[in-house]
Amino acid sequence: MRAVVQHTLTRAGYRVTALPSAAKVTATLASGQIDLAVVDLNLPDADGLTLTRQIREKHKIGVIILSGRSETTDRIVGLEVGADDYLAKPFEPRELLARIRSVLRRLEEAGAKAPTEEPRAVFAFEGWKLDCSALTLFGADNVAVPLTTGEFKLLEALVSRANRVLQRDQLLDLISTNDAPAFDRSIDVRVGRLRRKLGDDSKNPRLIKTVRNGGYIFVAKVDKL
Amino acid sequence: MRAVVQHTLTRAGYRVTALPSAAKVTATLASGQIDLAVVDLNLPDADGLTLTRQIREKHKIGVIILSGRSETTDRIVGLEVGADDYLAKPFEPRELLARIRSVLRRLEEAGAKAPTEEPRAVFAFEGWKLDCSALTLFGADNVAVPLTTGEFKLLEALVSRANRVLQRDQLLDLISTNDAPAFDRSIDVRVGRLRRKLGDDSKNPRLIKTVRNGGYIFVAKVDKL
DNA sequence: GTCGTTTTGTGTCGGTCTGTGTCAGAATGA
DNA sequence: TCATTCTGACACAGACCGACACAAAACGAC
Repeated sequence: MRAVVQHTLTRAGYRVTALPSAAKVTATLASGQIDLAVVDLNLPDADGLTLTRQIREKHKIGVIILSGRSETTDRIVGLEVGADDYLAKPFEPRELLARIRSVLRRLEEAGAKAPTEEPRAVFAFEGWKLDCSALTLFGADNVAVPLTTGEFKLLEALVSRANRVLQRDQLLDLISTNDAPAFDRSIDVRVGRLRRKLGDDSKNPRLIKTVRNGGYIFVAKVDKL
Repeated sequence: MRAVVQHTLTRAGYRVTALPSAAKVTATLASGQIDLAVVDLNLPDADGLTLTRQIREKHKIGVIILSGRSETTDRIVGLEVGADDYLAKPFEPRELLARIRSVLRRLEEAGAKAPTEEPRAVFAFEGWKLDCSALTLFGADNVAVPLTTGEFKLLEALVSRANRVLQRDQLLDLISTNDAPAFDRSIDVRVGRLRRKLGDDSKNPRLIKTVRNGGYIFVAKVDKL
């Protein structure tokens, strides 16, 4: 299968690096020369879905999943961990090529549009300042408020997506490192602890509001400094 | 099919505009409020592929093709005219949702649209102010009136479509998240609770009027701030 | 490696929100 | 006027969320 894909893409004019296992992926990606990865879910040393998620967390490249399973559920899971497309085996090489072109076209347009537009690392809201590079929250008198790593990640996820409802699983994706908690309810307690440090009353919150059956939303005017 | 898609996406929290023909698409796209188009290839007045190409030439939005044809060749052609994805009928709504999320995620990362640039939607009516970003209702003296999530969603649906009769099932689509109530009567209860908080008398309402056999209508001069 | 502290996920309880059932009043039509 | 249907009001049960306690895990110091 690997040989077929490599042959097809090489024929089409792409530079291809074929790797036999997940272990060799990270080093290759670190070179920064990769635009798109075609990941087979059936790997000898790791789960393809986990690999996909790791790739998407660290690199801004396209990911297309190849899988022997064609169930709708499998496709949905694949797309939700961050794949740009999902192709079930058996497939025609021409279709893989077409999907690769589609993804790359999008990436090129994106690259031309926003060339490494790094968002500023300091947010200001309601008298607070959140320095995302220093991982620190400053209160009213520029006094640093001690925040745990988890609380900071949650606050960063909320503030950087202010005025948008974030579901619990979305927040879990944003704040969890590699091992995800089993229950969404862990988000609730984190929000509770964060609210207390922000002086936000849960019954009448001014910063982090609860959306019943929907998740949480950060409501405040946020300035990027 | 159009109704199914509209229903699915509305339930998922998206704002959906369903159009019956290609002719009405260009005007809608010109408003600049569209992020993604789901195009059926089988249109009464035009070829879906041509429409897809036209959309992609003039707008930088996502395009997903829906088609009854599942041949590889068809998929390749669809992707080559500029679609970001191609889904063959019959399909599961969940998969359409997953693919939409995938395409939108890519578009957002491209930074083509800054979420914070969205105008803060504030409606003013009869001395009240409804801040749809802060999910808050302000009373006469700019005092925040506590509103539950469900009450707020209902009020937002009514106010943003002021002076239009909204049927109960339309309101259900607009306010319910994924799990739907079985009976339309739940709307009545919500309207009743909302009326009480707005100080509206159901026997002589000034804001939310009942349309017998029709639903409800919000009658007041609404200013967008 | 061991101990102590901090962080964090899970279980449980209670309060709040929300849909459903029921009944009474109001509107509609004959 | 009467019968029928629709809507409003209220009570209640179920679901959801916040707070707290506790255990497991991570981290730091030695």
